[in-house]
Amino acid sequence: MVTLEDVAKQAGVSLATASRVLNGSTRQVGASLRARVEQAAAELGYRTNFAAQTLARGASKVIGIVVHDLTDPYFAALADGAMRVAAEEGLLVMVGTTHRDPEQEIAYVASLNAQRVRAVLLAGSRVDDPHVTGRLREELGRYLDSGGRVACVGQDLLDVDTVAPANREGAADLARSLAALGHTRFAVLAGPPGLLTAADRCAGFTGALAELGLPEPLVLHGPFDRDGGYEAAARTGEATCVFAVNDVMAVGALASYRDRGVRVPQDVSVAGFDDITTLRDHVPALTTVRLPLADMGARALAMALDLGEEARVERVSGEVVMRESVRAVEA
Amino acid sequence: MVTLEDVAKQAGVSLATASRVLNGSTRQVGASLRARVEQAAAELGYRTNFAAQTLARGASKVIGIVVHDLTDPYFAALADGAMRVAAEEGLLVMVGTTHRDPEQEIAYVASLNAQRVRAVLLAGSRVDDPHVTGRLREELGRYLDSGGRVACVGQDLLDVDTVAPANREGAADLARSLAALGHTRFAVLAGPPGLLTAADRCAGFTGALAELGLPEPLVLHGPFDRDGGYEAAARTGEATCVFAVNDVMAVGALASYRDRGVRVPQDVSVAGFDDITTLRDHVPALTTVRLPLADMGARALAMALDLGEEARVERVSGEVVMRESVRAVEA
DNA sequence: GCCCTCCCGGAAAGCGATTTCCAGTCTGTC
DNA sequence: GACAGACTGGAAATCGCTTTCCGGGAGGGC
Repeated sequence: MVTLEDVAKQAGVSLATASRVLNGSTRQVGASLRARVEQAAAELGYRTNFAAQTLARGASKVIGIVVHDLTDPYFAALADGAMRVAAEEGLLVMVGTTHRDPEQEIAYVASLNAQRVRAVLLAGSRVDDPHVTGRLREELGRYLDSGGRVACVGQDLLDVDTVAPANREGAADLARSLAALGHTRFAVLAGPPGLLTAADRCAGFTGALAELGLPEPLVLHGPFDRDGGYEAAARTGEATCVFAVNDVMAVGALASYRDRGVRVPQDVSVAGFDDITTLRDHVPALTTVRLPLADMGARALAMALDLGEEARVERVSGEVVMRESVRAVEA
Repeated sequence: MVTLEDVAKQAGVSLATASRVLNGSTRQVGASLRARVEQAAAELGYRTNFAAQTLARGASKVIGIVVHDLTDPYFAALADGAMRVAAEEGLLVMVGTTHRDPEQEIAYVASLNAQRVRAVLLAGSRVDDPHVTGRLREELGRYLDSGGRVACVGQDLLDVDTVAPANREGAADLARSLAALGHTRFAVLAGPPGLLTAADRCAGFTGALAELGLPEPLVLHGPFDRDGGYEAAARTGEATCVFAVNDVMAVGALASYRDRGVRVPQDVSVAGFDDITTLRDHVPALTTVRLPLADMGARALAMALDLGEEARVERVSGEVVMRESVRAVEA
């Protein structure tokens, strides 16, 4: 391994000078020495040892992103957005996938802290469990105390910079749009009871129906993924309109109906939430609430990077997108 | 920031003892001291500084994965498979996305080298450009010389451990299956001319047709992504059967036909390659060549981690999966 | 009872950078 | 021509941890 010392020796300069030339500094180095150092570095194929640099500088060029599942287009889009701004800032990205295990999430924060990463981005819904949340906050606190930066996409309950999608309002808007088509018997594929994103969307939807004086929807719990949607869709009974609290569940529901010969939208209308990119080519096209996912990832990271004392919360609103998976109730 | 020294002081032991207790070592530490150290660490909330550890040990607990695009299900699946084995081994993962820019790929390898990561996984097709490949090899050589491990998913032309999908053979099998349905006028959505994965699949397909004495297919070049497939599909002319060299292009092609009122499979048959998971719910179901993507990612990383002198090449064969997007030619 | 081993704890030398001082050289001004 | 001030180069301390080496105490075999 060729070290800075080797380069300095080869160039006939001191370690300090070599460091200033190759790894930047506020100080200037004369043109001739600079050239000698650069040439020596090129000849020997020198590469900075980031670990040493991080140790000496006390700050690294790495950020961390923690997501539930990279193969879920929702998280892929968030991560992609964040990675774009990381690349612009010349930062490297560590990605951790928790597969929805909160313990894993805590473990990742600890690891990222140990890496002294510059910022941590927590994507993915919080769960409604004070004990888990408490331990996560504790771990984050340790990291924040040592100068770390944290941003979160989702619920605002960690006292850190947060990009918070308007889950309640988006779901309520959707409910009103669907009710306007004449539907009265609704079902909600509501995901797991403890998952806050799921709960908020379900509550927003249900609340809006109540305000309109419509009957309560049938609320069906289940996993937050495609298969969860598939299974829950088998239990929607007499409902004429089904709201899945995220798109991947909605896609599962559509598959379920297709397999059972239930026509969408003729027999039942279906809507989702998120507007993941894979919907673009889905048949039938899914009605949903669009969130600017890549943007949200990018903004969250930008907030974390942009120093500032206060924990800020940026609300992101969703936009109802009507597509062919819903239709008006026959008169 | 609480350091190991703080812990040692609080526990009334030496730095060496504290290190042995908290960060592992071949040496034993007596039970009473061990307990004192552990308690002190817990009280102070000590977290190992990985940068310091990496520097001292000369080896890190991080691996790097370089992909083209995380939002592409193909790469997401590969990365997910690799991340699973990384998690099992207690390794952290750095992910770099190049967005198909070979310069970026080289830059990432350099950065990962600087990080002294334990292994690097290069996913994504090589390009047919000796200059770029040469520079990448040079950078990889530097990394390998300093004890790094590299594995590659794709073409075997970097002299490193490689998981090589049987692109030619898979495409040839597919061609034979499609020809058996009576098709004679084929088109290939062939992706960019210089991309080896695309070129191999196209060559395998074309070669098999030639062996069968069938006319040459219409070869249409374009980008390797969904939109590339969409656009190229507009130019397939009289072909009754279209092979897109990957699934995302095939999905784009299906969208193009749908938008133009061309029925699949009645008017034209369409097939892809990879069997990405999002196909599961696609309508019409796409005929394709299945690759075990997550497995491939996992095996590539396993190879890289499993020490050994020789660069091994593991061939992975694809399996033709016939689905409703193709049908026999009317008699 | 003695000697040899084995074990465990601690002191100290790295790992490869950064950065603070200090010293020497130039410039420019009066 | 002398002196302040601005730059540039280098020596050395430092970042936090690992690990070698050394020393002392305990245990076992004869």
